[in-house]
Amino acid sequence: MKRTDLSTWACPIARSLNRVGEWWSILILRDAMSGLTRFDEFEVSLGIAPNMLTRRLSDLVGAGLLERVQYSSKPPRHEYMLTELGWSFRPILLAFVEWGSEQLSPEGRAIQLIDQASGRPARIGLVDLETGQLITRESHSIVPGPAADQQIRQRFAGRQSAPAGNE
Amino acid sequence: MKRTDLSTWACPIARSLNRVGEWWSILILRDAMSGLTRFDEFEVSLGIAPNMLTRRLSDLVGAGLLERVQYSSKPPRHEYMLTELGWSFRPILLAFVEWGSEQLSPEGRAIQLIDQASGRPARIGLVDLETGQLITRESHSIVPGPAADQQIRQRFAGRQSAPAGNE
DNA sequence: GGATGTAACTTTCAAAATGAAAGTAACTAT
DNA sequence: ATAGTTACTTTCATTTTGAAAGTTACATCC
Repeated sequence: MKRTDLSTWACPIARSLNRVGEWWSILILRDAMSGLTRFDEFEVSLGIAPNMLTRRLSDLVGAGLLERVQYSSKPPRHEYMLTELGWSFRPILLAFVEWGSEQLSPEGRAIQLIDQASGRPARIGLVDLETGQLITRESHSIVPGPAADQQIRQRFAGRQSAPAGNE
Repeated sequence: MKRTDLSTWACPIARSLNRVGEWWSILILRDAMSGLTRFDEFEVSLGIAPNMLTRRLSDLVGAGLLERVQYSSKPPRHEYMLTELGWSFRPILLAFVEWGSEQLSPEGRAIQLIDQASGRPARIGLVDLETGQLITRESHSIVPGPAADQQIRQRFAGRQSAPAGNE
């Protein structure tokens, strides 16, 4: 009756959720990327109970997304800094911002991405890094990669591509 | 002691997590986008207990991401189809694929995105839809939008931008 | 036509996670 | 000496997750 362990799955989505799939994790990362580093800052910002915050911060440190750094020794004090891995999570966060703003915020945008150079609002989208083309349901498909395991290969056997509508 | 209700938060990330933040939801959406529609298909694919699957599917239907459609009436049978809102979640899923593949899969890619036209592997990234420029930590920042509430405005007061390192 | 099979669940109940409240430790400031 | 700050830990109730078994409504095989 343990929680299902996703760490052994080959699927990159499952692997991701294994690290940040807990209830508060993504919100903590959001705050970390907006500059918060201290226990109390997260606590106030999120309205999370301190015991929960302790657990989530420890998990994120264990997952390698945050680092616990001492910034004072006289009174021993620590802060939580994003690691490189932590920062690399940012595109997912921005994808959430885009979806939540576009699809779930009928009253308008609560936050906005702006281009540093022009200062103008930026809307984001996924593109093919090589061709520069926008990724759409029709233009791309998902196939097994070189490190696909048995289960993933089976999942795609006899199927053309991911967004198969009716077969 | 109820689970914190994120639905009233103005933050688009919190709004998103309110819909898909549950343990299995994103994995179910993954399967739905790879063509699965039936209860048993999800059950086998995920190894999820049927009672959990019932709850998650119901929640996703309630959240407007899936639709429960009857495909047979003699024996009443239903399938779960992605709605437009459900399909609009796809960029987030792809962002997870990219992160999970790039950062959490040292053994290589288990799945791969390919360009439909060329058939070649595609790597994805976030771009500014207007300028076509890749979104980086340095090139863009997050600011309050028109529908920002008090809390969000406060969060940004006295701060330049989101990825502020040290202040 | 009785037995078995299939799809889609529901029920029951134990274990684990979440959350509220209060308490603790090590200082610092007044 | 008293109060305040930061960063927690402990305790315990409520919720959620998960395993196993049972249910409903048919379809098919012999």
